Amino acid sequence: MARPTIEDVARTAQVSKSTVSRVLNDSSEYMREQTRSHVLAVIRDLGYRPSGVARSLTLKRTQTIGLLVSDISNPFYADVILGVESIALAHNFDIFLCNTMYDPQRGSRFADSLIDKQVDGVLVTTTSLSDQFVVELVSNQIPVVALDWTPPPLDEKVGVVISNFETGIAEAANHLVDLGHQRFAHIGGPPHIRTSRRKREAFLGALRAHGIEPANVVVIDGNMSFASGKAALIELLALAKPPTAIFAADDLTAIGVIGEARTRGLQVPRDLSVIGFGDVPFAAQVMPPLTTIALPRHEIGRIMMTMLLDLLHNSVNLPNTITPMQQVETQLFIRESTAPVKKAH
Amino acid sequence: MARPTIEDVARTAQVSKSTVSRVLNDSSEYMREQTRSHVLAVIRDLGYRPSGVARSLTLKRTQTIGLLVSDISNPFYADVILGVESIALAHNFDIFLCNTMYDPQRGSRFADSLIDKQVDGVLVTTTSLSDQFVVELVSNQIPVVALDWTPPPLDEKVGVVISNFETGIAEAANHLVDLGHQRFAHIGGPPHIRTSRRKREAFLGALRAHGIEPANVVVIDGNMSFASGKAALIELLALAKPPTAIFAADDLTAIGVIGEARTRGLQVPRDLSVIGFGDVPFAAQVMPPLTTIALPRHEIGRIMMTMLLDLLHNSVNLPNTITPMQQVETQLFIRESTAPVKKAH
DNA sequence: CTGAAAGCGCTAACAT
DNA sequence: ATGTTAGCGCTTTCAG
Repeated sequence: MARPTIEDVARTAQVSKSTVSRVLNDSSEYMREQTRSHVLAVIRDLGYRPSGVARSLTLKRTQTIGLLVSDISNPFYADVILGVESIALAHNFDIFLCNTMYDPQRGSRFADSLIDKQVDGVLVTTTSLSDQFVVELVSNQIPVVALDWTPPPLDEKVGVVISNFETGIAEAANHLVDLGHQRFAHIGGPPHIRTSRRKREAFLGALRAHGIEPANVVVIDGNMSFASGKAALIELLALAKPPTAIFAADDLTAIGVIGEARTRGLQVPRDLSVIGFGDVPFAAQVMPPLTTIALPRHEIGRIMMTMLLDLLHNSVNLPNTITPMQQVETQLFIRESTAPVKKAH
Repeated sequence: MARPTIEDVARTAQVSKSTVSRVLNDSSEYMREQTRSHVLAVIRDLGYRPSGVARSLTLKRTQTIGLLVSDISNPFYADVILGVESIALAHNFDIFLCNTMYDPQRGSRFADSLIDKQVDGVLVTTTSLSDQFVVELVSNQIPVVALDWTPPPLDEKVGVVISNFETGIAEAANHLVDLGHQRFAHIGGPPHIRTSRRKREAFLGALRAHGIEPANVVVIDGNMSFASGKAALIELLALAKPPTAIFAADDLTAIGVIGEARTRGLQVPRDLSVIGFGDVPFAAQVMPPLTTIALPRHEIGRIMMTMLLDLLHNSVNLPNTITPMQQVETQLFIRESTAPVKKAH
């Protein structure tokens, strides 16, 4: 037989739907204990479960958020998701996971879906090509908090958390320079991704502070994967004067570089220093353990969700002329994939 | 101003709601092209988006499924999720990701949530302690397809996909025996997990076929993580006669073992052979590349979702006396973490 | 302290 | 070819 409704409960308990609704939401404490417990009993007997859908329709609230990530198989996101989850669950929110795979097409498709499903808000940890779908979301009254994204001036309910790449990357550059390196390469993320550009600029900028001209550092576009690290290294080794130090925009890429180096007979860090970005759990497990720039992934998730909750709570439009913003720091973890440059012989 | 409703569209287009609804669902092709395009225009002008919630309420269908995984940070699941997604998206289903962290509490909490949200079906890739929440789901008319779970006899709409651990694990055992090993250890997953037990039995069984008594192989319970691999190895090395070959129920564990071995001055595979399970992408990147048992993760995801779709489609109860079941195979990938046993000196 | 009734936004007969 | 109407299951004034 079909799922019982509130009506069924009301009828068999000989009360009105309102009463049932009241015991469900413990609103109006004023109720005969007898009534309450009787209704409760009936609910249990019938195995009644309120319909979230109906509830959402009347309440105009779904207790659900959307979470956009670029690539769920990148361990970076796993922790962010965990962070989001930790605070979402505590507030009884469920999560629609949307995995864009760096594809704007998929991004809009998900945005559409989230709008249709009427999520209460969305978290965007991926900013591909266009801001289009973020705009689409907010213009449909859906609060958004985005990671590493500077919102256009005309905002509705949006918040942002910004990672301070610059300091961590500067530490990395300094470290490499201190080690005596002079020939550098950078393997970036997909170039249309905002953060790829920011990381590159940060690295080139830090190097220039040491007198190394951007024109002299080789930059290759990768795509945040083992494969792209391998491919990039092959390309770099073909150069007349290959770099002695590589900064990859992503740990996966860095690990790919290390692996490829080994298969080509190069030893990291003796022959080549490499620094990653992200400090994913594996970074410490590979051989040699990866020197990398850490981001507080879990915290990022928590902050984002918390910020969203704030946005949701202040639904009584406070003057949102200023968009909430929070910054998280990055930090270099020196392990064993970097070493002094080999003496030229 | 608030989100426009179908009513608004109808009014400003001077037609009835039904008409609008019709153009939305291109049902009834019989409609004056003029009407259709006019309505479409109004829809565009108003920026109207149908409410998925209202739609779900009347249709009793949410176009949403739940996906239960044990640990989203385990790369094993990333691919399964991708597989599920690939076919879910094509059929316009969205996914509620539920990350149980091997915690039955969280499991039931999610089950409740999924029931309330009225998902159309759920995929369970995690079977912790009790089958309780699977039962809860199906008894609420929600179709379930589960991974590596033998359903109780009295089923509603459930499907299962079973991984044939046995063959892959037997290959692994044979491989180790061929290499001359005689002292074995197994580091399992959480013991209350069904699959942990199955893997252990498979390993012990395969070994016994070679005359090695189960009593002689050390079994340690782990929890599918680097840390548990490290801890287990420490324990094993404290033994009077430490094993020379270890089969870990999970790649993360195996990688943890290798890492710990290195920090304790042991060389893998010279001093110790280790085999993992899962063949996660990292397995091939660590040093030495991990010999491991592969599962068709992506395919598992696809099969599960496909099966669910079938269940959903045959909502006109076919005699579901037999529950759909499909088996996937496992296979040993020999890489470099296994080698002939060292000669005793 | 509890009930009646309206309404949330949409679809699906059933008219016309 | 299009309009009318009756729900879908719940919450929430407003009465009593």
